[in-house]
Amino acid sequence: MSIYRKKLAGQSENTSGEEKRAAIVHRLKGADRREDILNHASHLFLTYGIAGTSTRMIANAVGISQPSLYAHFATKEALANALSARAFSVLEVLIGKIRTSDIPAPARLEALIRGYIGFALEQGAAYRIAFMLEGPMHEVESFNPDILPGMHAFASFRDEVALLQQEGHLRHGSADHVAQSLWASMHGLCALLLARPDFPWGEIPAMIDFHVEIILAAYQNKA
Amino acid sequence: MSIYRKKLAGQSENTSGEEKRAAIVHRLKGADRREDILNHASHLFLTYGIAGTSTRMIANAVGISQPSLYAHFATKEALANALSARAFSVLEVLIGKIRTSDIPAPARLEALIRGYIGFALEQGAAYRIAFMLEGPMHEVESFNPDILPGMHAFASFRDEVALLQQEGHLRHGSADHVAQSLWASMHGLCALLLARPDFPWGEIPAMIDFHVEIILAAYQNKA
DNA sequence: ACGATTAACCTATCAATGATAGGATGGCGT
DNA sequence: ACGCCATCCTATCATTGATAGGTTAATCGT
Repeated sequence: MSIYRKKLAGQSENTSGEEKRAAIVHRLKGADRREDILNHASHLFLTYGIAGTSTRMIANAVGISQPSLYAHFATKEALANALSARAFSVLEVLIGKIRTSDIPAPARLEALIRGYIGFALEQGAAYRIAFMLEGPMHEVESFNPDILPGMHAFASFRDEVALLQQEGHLRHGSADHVAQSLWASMHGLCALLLARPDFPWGEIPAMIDFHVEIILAAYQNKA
Repeated sequence: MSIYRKKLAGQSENTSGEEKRAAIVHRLKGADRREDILNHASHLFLTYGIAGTSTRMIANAVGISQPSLYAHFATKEALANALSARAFSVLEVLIGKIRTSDIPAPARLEALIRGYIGFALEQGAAYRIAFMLEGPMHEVESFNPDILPGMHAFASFRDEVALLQQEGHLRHGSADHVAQSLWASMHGLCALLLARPDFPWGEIPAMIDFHVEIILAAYQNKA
């Protein structure tokens, strides 16, 4: 046989008929296939959650066998981390763009905050992986390099905070403290909205606006 | 045989020799056994994380067979939820105590905030379950009653916010918005500290103090 | 054009997991 | 003393993440 044939069965479990693919499978170069996997995994993670997405579902969606995933990612966790890393590169770029834009300093802070929140809510799956996933709590070991893009994004954010402080637009104090506290305030909102979408929030956009206003007032320089 | 005998093997995986128990198993009444399970599960979840703790590890620690767990909890998730519910009853009591204490109104807000943060960091596992765990993101269904204690605790918090507003100690605006925003600010700090204990936070107590100060200044009435 | 190398992919299988089925045990009320 | 039934067990299931080892197809040097 010169071309692979797959059973069209699929172990169901999914009601959306999204995972069945063509019976004829094409080979892809490593990097392309990797992107392919990431794209499908991103969608599935977002829809069913990470724990709720099996490697077989991913493989099925991509149109390859389940073990083939392991040619590209050592573990399922590594796949999730890679996904997070890819998304956070986008955030880093976003922050960089705002930083180098011609938005005047005071409004730049608001743009950063709104950019951050918007990113978190849009890239919910990636955001969860980077900042909300449960990890071993008493193991120090790793500092996973896949999560570094998130750290880079934060570092860029912190640098902007320091800059705004120097320009007199942000309250004084340790730039680390200010950046971490600011980060926590933004993160809290995003994390709650992502973790408890079923909570009776009321009008979410209005709530976000309110929170952003409070944050701006709290951290802006009152001198 | 009049009494159960267990193999002392244990599938290892755990280096701490905590899970091996006496070879002779005593029967307990339902409620006691349930508490027993919750206590051991709490410890294991906190140590190895929820996904990293198998039902067999829990059963082993308790000293019963793995299927016996299912006499008390329908699923592993139900067990986790029950754990969370139990912990949040404590938070609700804590908030209630602060509310009815003789702490003067302005300081009461700070006491609430510090109480909340302290609770979250101490009861990390329960806190994760209630507010940080990944759930199906596009399923509306449940509104799990096991999570209600967390909601009750928040409701009590919200009521106090409304009260402080009426007494003129908190900024005006929708009590829901203020409470949710305040909640988000507190949660952000707790969530990040719990999710990323390996992040270079610097002096954590100082960071917490800084954040609390900012929050207080942000939400207190400036009239 | 052609054989050899290697990347890409497969089927078969593993141990561990959450969960179920169905039987044994033993304390408690009558 | 005896039967009930909560308590707990062993055996087993389907599914999961992951590995072993073979097969196909594209590429590259000659």
